[in-house]
Amino acid sequence: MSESDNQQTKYNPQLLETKWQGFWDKEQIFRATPSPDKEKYYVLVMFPYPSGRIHMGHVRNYAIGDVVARYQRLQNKNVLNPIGWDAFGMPAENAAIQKKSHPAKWTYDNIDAMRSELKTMGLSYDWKREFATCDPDYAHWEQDLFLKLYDKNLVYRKKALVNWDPVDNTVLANEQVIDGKGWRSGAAVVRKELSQWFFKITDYADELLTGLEKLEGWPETVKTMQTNWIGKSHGVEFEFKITGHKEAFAKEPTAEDTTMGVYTTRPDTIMGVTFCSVAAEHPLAKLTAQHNSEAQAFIQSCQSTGTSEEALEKLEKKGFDTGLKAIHPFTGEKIPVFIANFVLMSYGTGAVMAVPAHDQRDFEFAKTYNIPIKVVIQNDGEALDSQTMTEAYTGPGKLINSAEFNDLDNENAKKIIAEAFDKKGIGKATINYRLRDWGISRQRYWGNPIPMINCEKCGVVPVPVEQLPVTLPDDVELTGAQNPLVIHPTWKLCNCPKCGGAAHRETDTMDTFMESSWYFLRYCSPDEQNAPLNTKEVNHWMPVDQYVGGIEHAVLHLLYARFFHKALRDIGEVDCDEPFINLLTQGMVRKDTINCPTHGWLYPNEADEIDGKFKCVKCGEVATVGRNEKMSKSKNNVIDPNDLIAGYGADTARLFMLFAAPPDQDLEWNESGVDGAWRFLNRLWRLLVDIQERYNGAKPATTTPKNSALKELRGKVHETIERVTRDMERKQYNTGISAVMEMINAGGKLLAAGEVTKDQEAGGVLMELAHVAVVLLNPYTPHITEELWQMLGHEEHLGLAKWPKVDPEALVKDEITVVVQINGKLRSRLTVPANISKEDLEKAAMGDEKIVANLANVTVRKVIVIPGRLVNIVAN
RNA sequence: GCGGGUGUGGUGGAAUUGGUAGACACGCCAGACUUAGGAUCUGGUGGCGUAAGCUGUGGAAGUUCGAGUCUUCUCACCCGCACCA
Repeated sequence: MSESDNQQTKYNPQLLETKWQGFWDKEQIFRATPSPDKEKYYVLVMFPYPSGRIHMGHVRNYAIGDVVARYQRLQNKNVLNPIGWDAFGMPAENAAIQKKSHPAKWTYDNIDAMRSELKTMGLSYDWKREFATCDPDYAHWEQDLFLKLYDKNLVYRKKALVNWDPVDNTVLANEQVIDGKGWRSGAAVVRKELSQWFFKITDYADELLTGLEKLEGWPETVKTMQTNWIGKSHGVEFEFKITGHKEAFAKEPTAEDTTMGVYTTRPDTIMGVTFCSVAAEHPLAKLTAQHNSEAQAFIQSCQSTGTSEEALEKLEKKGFDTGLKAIHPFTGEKIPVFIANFVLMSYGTGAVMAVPAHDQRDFEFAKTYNIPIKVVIQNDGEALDSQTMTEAYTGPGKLINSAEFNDLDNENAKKIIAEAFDKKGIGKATINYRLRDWGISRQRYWGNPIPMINCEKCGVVPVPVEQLPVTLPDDVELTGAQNPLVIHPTWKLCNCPKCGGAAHRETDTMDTFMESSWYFLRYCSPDEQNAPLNTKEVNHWMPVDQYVGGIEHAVLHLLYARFFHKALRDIGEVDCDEPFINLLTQGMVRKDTINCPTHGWLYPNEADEIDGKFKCVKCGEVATVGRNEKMSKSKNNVIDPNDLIAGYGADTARLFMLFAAPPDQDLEWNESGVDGAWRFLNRLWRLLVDIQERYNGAKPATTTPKNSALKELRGKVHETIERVTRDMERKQYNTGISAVMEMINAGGKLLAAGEVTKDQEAGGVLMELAHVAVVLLNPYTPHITEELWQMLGHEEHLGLAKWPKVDPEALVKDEITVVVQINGKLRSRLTVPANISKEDLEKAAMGDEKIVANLANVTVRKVIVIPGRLVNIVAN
């Protein structure tokens, strides 16, 4: 063989990956158009925020999505596999402030950079459908949808308590508040009441909950998280009459001051109520504050309390006696009303009936303020003493000290007492949700403007649809101190569409979760110019058959998107009830962190490994290995995907990602694992080149030869088809790959043995193996398989091939190995004909010399024969 | 506190769902070969033992002819939510 031939037959990923990416691009191989002949399949990966560079999390996410897409294509489905950019958001503004440029320029530059990075991965996207959510077009139709939902009464404005950062002058989302401080400014966040726009997600609370039951293709964990987040509870809502205004404030009450609504899930404990508590923001608390400066001070101290976990855990139960009295609806007893720092205004009515004997918080509170504790539930034969008990009893039991309700089982009592409330006309059974309406107002520049106008005369007026889109002004100076839309000299000035008078625009922009709530719909008809969606095309492609993304979006994005989809269904934009049929949440990519005492967190290439210990390359000191954590810039434990792809090629990068762990599990980064993937692809390459050279022109076998080695190998090939297909369906890609590895190893072994190489039948079986290997591996490693397919003599590209079918005849075995156990312990193995009868198998086992020896001094009690598997002899 | 999950060799991970524990890969050991390559090939590799064998899936008990798999208890770690009345 000449020098140049040798060069050609060497696996060169850089060369052939460029070649095939160019081919796919030029021939528009992955362009998706609706087709009546083929079943549609919509695969979707969560679109990236254009931060500037792709990271390993992206590589994993998109590699998984691409396996699904390519596998479904080989199954002859019409696959839609789109990609785009989640392009609004705060990082663009922060970068713009730092670099004194414009968020749009920063964002589009990043998109260009990341697009070319993604293209080196060889992903089978329909790039013609690509868009960025900050494109005027997308923003336009989002505003249009906002107004349509406003017309449907699903959008409203109200005053709400928000996390306010007093330094940055903006509202912060809950997740942007870290330990009670603004994530950027570090200033203590205060709670402030502001006018905010809301989506009525609570209208859909019940459907969002019940809909989860039908989502069989979703991980249980995600469904549980959403269930908890929605937080449905059954209880009773009723009113206390309030008195004592004269005694407390020397003032007559107004009508609304004389009642107080409460919500309880424990109506069975009604007779144990010994006080009430209200939130600091409750009207009765405000009323008290008007007359009492101490109450005012107490309320203020409640509002400055941090919202972090830690702060809450340490927080003492504190209260302030309003002096007002609530009248117990059943006993008529007058009980005190406290303002309490642990009562939430945002849940239920902001006021609670307190039962210290049966609620731990109330118990602690009662102990602090010397309030009586009244036991009303206890187990039979177990007496609870309010004087000596050290914690609330929250378990089940029978009612005591409860007048007419005594001796009722407490679960039963919940119903009976709820009915009693209803009969008295003072309360009713209610369902409550933890879920709150979705506040979408953000005091930020780089977001989609809320298309509303405030007119002094007419109030809130929607921007007329023909005036859409409301676009962001370009001439702004970003300082981070204030929303540039507010301080812009002219942008917010406009005329009221109703009265024509001077008015001003809403200066808040939408939460960026808005964009991700309908991008999967827009992908179906990205070029539609006259409406947000082309419903015919949307209904062709929707719902998404397989969604792939990070578990971190389990609640927020996936709940918002489900809600928004249902809202759009109700205004006729789409037919299906749920947007995502199957959900795969991939695990994180993790790596050890390395810390140098003087230089802090080190990048992997800043530490030399010597005998398992690390030394800092800058100072030579011994660096310590920290926790194995999610790859993150802050810990420097990152590997740049570009380096990996440039060095080994995209196929190796993809193969490693998919082989190292099942998709839903965390994946530990390990350099030698990459080498393993690389070596396998080289082995594959060499084997197939070898087969092609030896058997050039041979047709892949369609029947099984008699030769036992070839028969066995062909059995292996078809067993591999079976295994890989099953693993594709259950999305366990690591085991699917290992099955192909086994097949390649078996093929290599047979060739190396040399016995059958000249055999014509051998050519058929090995050629079949080569073809099967290429097709089975194509979803994982598309470039090398395309090249090998061509080398095997195909003129049509691999995308037009079909997923191989199992030949049942090939799986039939002449002989099988059966295990013989004595008392469950492995004692011998037998090679027997595959079709052996139960009786003959038992006979063979009992006659085996190892078994005979083992049974010498014992009596056989029972023999269990499982055909095809084992014989277990029970003896003693 | 509530909810969910995971515990298997030196490492990542398999195990057709109750039937040979450790597939495949990394690493390691021994050897071969060479165009010294990111090599490649062959053999070995859970632990103890020279061996026959014993033992082994976080721990304890149970069901079963048979348990990594089912049941109960328990320990450890991870994730989510968290004063939700």
